[in-house]
Amino acid sequence: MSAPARVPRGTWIEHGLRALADGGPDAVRIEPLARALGVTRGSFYWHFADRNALLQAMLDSWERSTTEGVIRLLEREGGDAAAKLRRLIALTSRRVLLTDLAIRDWARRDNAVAARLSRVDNRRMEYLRSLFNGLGGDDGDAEARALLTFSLLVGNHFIAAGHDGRSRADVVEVALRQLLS
Amino acid sequence: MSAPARVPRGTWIEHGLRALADGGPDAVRIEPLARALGVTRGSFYWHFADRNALLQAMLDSWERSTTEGVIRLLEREGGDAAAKLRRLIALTSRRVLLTDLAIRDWARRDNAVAARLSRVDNRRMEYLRSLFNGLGGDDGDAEARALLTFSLLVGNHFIAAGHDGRSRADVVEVALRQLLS
Amino acid sequence: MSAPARVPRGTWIEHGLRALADGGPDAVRIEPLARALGVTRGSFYWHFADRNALLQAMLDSWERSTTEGVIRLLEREGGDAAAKLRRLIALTSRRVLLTDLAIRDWARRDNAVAARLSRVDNRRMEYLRSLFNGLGGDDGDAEARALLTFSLLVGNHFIAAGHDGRSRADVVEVALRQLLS
Amino acid sequence: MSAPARVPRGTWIEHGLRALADGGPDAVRIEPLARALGVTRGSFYWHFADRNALLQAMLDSWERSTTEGVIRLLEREGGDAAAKLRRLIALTSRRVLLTDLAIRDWARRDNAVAARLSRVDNRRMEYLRSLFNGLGGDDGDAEARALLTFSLLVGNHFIAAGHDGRSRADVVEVALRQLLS
DNA sequence: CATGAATGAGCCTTCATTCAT
DNA sequence: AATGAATGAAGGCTCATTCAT
Repeated sequence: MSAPARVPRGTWIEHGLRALADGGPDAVRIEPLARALGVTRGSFYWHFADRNALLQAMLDSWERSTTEGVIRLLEREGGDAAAKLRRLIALTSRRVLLTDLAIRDWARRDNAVAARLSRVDNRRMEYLRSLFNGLGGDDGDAEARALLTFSLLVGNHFIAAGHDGRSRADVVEVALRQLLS
Repeated sequence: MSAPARVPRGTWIEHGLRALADGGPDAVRIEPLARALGVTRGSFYWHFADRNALLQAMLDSWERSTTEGVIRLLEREGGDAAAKLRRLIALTSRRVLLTDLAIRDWARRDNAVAARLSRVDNRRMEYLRSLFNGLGGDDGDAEARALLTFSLLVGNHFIAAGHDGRSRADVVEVALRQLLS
Repeated sequence: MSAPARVPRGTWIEHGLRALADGGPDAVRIEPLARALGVTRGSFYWHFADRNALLQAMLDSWERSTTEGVIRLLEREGGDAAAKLRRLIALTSRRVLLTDLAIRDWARRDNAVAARLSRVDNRRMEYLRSLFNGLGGDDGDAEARALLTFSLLVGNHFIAAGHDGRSRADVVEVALRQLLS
Repeated sequence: MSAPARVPRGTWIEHGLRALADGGPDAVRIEPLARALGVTRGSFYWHFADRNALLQAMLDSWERSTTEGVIRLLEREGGDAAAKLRRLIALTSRRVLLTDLAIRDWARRDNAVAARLSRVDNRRMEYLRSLFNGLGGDDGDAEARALLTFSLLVGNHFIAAGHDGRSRADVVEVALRQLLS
């Protein structure tokens, strides 16, 4: 009837990450994934030893793409620190952030995930620090700004409040200017 | 054999919130809760119509205690805006924040929870805004600082990176001073 | 708020019979009955030793009212056999029949109920037989007519078919005339 | 340890109908069925989406076999109307009738079942009507006889009374002769 | 006459996993 | 690379029943 439904390993990982972003690690369930992909549970076990193997593969994929991948993109187009920061905010799409948040949440309950997240966050902070270091002020200042920027990046998608008539984008822009001044 | 342990409604809510903080909404399961409380599954249904009724009661309790409750505490001891902010950071304990984060995560998948969270975040931003409004600068500045503070509050417990030899507390203190200057 | 909700024994029996008529013996459940009566499960056990005691009381009540009760009513108004039969059909209301059918159904799975039903049906056949015996024809004829009448009484509410434009009442009236001729 | 017993879909339906005949729809429970079939609860869900899907499949099976199936059987052997009616009475075995009665009972509480039953009863009445139409008398007579026959068919297994020394079969035979005269 | 709070059994359902084909 | 058919664990829900008050 429909296409033969040969589902390669990568597709399971993609759909797994989507499920993770949408519903957290508990929502990464083989049965629903299989149903969504139009194959039976059993076929999953051709690609992965068990559910945990899928989760690990998902984390591998996320870790690779979310550090070096992003940094390469930002550096490729050049510009000053301010330009790069604005591009970073723009680049942090809803989907990327949802995955990120889900993993952050997950890390609170799983030490191995926490270790990966720590690796990733350190790589990101290192990059932010390098941006602020060129702007004058002492090292402590640069570190504080890097943390505030990172917090803003997360908080921006995370905080549910409105701003008294201002748009979130405007408030974020003012905040960025404060950080860069 | 021994007298059946009477478990009041509030205890279910407390333990439910603990489970929520530890493992997200999916981890709020009646069977394990009952086991932990030393009663049987069935007795749960004396106090709550079903699992969802417990979840709602948990959210009610969280909503009440986490807005007016906290603000009352901060105002009771007085001091200037800086003092109150420092106390707010100190007050945001690990347990409180874990519950908060879990609900933030949950809100992404459940509209009713998102609505509650929005109510709560707005009440909190309103309070932060009122603190910064007394410090000079225009309204836009105050709003940006309020958002940065809120982001910091969340990011502080959320970001897994280290700081090149500095302690997180030190970096946060420098960031706070920047926000208040 | 509402009335004090003192529920006498008879009310449980009444509501039990209604539940039986509506959903069979499995639908006679204490919890829903209690909810419907606005009292708690526990109060049931003041009146009855257990669920089975209620079922027995319900059967007692049905047995008493459905034989001598009906016959007394039919005889009180007199008339010939035809008149009494027509009144019997009219008297066999939907509610009465639903209870009757539920008990018939129940009897198939429970010997004690079957024994009661047998007692009741025999008492009813005995009465029908006495009506037809006065109409001429031999005893075998009377017996066959009594069985057909009884079958009709049951089948009338039991058979879901239509009659090609005729009303059920008309078809039943023709059938009755055939039986009486 | 032994090879898991493979239970095809049809077997679940058969056993489901048996349970229905014995105890009504409430007695069609997956756990006991599974136990009786020597498999685990879970395997049921390979064949059916849920309990309701089994109930529907049972009704489908009953509807198909109980109308056209029976009529084909009666017509195959030919003979006059009287012969066919006698064979119909003989064919209406205890097991068939128990299923039928259980469904009749069920129909009183479930509209979808009532609709099916109505379809089935109409198909059966249509057949009975066609038998009596060849025997003379007007259409109204034929309709009344068809209803009496159908009632007798049901009442025969349904009425718990004895017949004063006569056997039920004898009484039924006299009744049939009255209907055919 | 009844409430409040349990226990325990029984069932429905969802999954991860296994394994023969 | 995947299907078909299971197992078994886990959890949600509904009740009959018990018992102290």
